Amino acid sequence: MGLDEQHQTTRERLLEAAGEVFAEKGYRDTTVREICQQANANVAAVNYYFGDKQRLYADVLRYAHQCSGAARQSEIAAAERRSPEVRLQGFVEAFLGHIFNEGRAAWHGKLMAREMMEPTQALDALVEERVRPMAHELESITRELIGPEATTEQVRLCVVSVVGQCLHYHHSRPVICRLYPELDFGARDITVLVRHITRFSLSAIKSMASLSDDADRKGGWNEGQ
Amino acid sequence: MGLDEQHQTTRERLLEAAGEVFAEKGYRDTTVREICQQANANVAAVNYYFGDKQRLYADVLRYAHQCSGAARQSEIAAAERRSPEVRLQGFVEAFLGHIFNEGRAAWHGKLMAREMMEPTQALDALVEERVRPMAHELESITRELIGPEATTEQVRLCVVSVVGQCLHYHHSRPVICRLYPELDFGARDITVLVRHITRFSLSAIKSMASLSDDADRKGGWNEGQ
DNA sequence: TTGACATTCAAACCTGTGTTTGAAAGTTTT
DNA sequence: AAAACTTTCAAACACAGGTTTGAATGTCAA
Repeated sequence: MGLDEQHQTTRERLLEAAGEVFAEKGYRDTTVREICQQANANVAAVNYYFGDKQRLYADVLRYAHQCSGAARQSEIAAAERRSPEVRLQGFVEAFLGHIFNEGRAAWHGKLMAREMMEPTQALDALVEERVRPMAHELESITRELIGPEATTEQVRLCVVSVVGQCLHYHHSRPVICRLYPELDFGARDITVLVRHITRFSLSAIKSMASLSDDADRKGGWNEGQ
Repeated sequence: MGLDEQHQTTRERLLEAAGEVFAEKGYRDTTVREICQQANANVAAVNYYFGDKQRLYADVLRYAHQCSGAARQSEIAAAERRSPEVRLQGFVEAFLGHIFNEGRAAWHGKLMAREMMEPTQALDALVEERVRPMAHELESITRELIGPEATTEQVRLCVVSVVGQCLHYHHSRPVICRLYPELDFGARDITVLVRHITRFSLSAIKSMASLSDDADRKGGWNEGQ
């Protein structure tokens, strides 16, 4: 089976290398040559095994999703029996883990974050297959926290606010590192961040219920308030 | 004065075109040819008037800052006499305005947002000269809202949370458009967004005071709480 | 008016990137 | 063992993007 192993080795080496570099640099800034160098393969190998760079990227997205798929199923199942508070913390923790963790399991989160900043042809499918389910989960949590008077717009704005906080640590990391170096968290240090974002968001979301009945009718707080 | 006008016209046309395209596409995805096309100038004009693309970019950043500079001074001065609530709203409104507005005055905000996602050599200076003063303003607001027991870490985490919400609408716009089309705001529609982010953030920040004394000591809420 | 200087221009240059090509080498099938 | 198929490889190709070059044109100063 020497042939088969050799066959899998080059293709798999390319997948591995590409997963890592795409996750780190995004599609645009990743060169085929760099992937091949890291995979110890000839530059034409990408075309031989995957057809072109774009299809390699698509295969990497698929592969990365597989690597993270099993873990997500158990997370979602476990979350359904929890309070919305714990579910929110779980969501934030998983989200940030995908951004800060190292290794194959974290590629998917990083690739998604990258794709959001620099969309390729893969964005549409990614939104429908990956982002929307996550958004639904967070919507569910948000509705439960606000209560039955929650409007769709409220829920969605809150979802975006929670996700925006998390993604900010990915998208603007070079700035945050310069501005507040102590906020440059590694994978082992995200508990502080998880706690903050969860708490910040919980307070805000829970206040939506009381505000809907009260200050919303009065048009919000004013300077004189 | 035909020479002087013609001289200014080409150079200024380049600055204008570059301001617009850089703000829209960022440094990397902007080509010298596209700038020159829009400016109705020869492709070598960038090198003639600015030396190279990078220096053109640096000049655009400087110019954009001038265009937004006067407006910012009056905003800051006015804000000092206001409550932290109004100041926060003003901050969010200005921030989002810079992202969604059209025209030269908005270049600076867009260029900064772009630079955060895709850092160039200009990032260090930009953080020190532009981002940090804005962060200080938001820190000041946050400290006033939390009160004297506010820790530096708390304040900074809150600053990042507020800014992250705003920037999310810039950085991940293609995703938000697909996920929640009704949240794709134009310049005339940001009042909903300003109100939401302000409210969300105010509630969260104000809850930091009570949480510091209480739940923080108990290690936060648990499932059984 | 001529010379000096400034501006504009098209073409060439250089480098980088993804892809193609065809030969060589390796492996499997007949 | 030969033919068929697969994999690998280096070089070439095609194109994009920033920069350089030198001539032509325009403007200003002597």
